[in-house]
Amino acid sequence: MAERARTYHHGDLRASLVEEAAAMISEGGAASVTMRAIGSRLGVSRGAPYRHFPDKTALLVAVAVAGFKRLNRRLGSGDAGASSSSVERLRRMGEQYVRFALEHPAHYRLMYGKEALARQDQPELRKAAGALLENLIDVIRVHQQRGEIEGGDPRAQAYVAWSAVHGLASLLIERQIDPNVDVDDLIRQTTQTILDGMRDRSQD
Amino acid sequence: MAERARTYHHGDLRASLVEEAAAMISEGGAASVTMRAIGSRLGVSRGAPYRHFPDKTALLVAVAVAGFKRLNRRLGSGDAGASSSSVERLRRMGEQYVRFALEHPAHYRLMYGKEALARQDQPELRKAAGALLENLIDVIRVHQQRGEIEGGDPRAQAYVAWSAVHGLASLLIERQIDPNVDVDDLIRQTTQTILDGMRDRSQD
DNA sequence: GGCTGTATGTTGACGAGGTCAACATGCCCC
DNA sequence: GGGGCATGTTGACCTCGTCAACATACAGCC
Repeated sequence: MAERARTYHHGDLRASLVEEAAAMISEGGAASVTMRAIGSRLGVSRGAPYRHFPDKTALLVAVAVAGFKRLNRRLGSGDAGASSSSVERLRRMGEQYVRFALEHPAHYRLMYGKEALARQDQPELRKAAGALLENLIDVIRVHQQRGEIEGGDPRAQAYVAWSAVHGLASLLIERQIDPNVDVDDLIRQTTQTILDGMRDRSQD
Repeated sequence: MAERARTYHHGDLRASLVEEAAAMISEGGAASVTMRAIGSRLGVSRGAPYRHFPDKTALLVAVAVAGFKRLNRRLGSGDAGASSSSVERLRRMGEQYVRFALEHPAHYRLMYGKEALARQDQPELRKAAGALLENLIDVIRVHQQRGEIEGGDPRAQAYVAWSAVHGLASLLIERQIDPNVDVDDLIRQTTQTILDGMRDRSQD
């Protein structure tokens, strides 16, 4: 952790704010993040954050962007076993996606649904989410070329796949799914169903 | 509209509060709903709502529940053409689901992601969302018996289908999907992919 | 090394909003 | 027609986001 002073008074307060806000979100949900509390936890005053972010929303956007980058990195790291047979890589991506959401529910929630209107015009956030989509499209394209899935518009297929995992993650996070259901099985079945649905049916 | 006095001073303030809150959510998002504003719009004081709801969250829960009921009714209304061939009914349900979300984005957002922690222990909300699930399970069961989709656990399949449409609805609402994409096509492709994935593969 | 300007951080104040307690009032039932 | 509870009102308090005025530290220049 980069904790020693790097630049001015505090030493990279901006980064600390994002980090601390993320931590607070994990601990007590987005609602527990107040400019006063975060400042206090970092030993600065309530006004300090305003030297780095125009308002609270901007700070949260930064946190959300950081979340997308983390998620992206995690999904990409599966590339190590990219050579594995068939569409295994796609399935693993879906699995990792949902797992990320389950491990960081509040953070994940922030990345999507939070105060969307105000946030959606944030170019950084769009870019971060867009990167996720592009990666997914690339992987889908590869599998299309291998003939493992249907050869339609990869972007549309990416949206379908993204919808499925995001929906599952969302429902799980919001506790809309019976706790007795085996989550692993459900994740598997979801990714499997999508992949089956996308499998090349031109052979039928 | 039941607008004349029915019971006490105001005449069914409780119902009016829910109705008005829903209207405000549609107009200006959930953030625009304040106890003061809603009271003002109904010609009562800021304290009046507290005679009907312990706090603001409870009011919002009531609004969310009303949303689930509306959505449920809409999905069920497709029963008219239930005799239509094949899995057409399931596809139509998915379509109606997403359409509802697009027509009432803020309301839909409230039904799910909002202040989940505080809300998830609300039995009414659970019940309303649960009813949605049960209906879906019933329909799936019917199609299983007709041999149109795979014969696994209908509950798990319902979750998969729900995830897909909820995810798509959510991404659309949060503007995570390229506006140039044809929404109708995307909805169709999503439901189709899920149905294909659920189609009985025992014949393979 | 000392000076000056800007990047940072602090504090006081304001307004919005949720909520509670004390108080007021209407309505039903006996 | 009066009592009592259901409703509604008001004043007050606290939290929170935010801004403006003020304070200070660090950097670079001489």
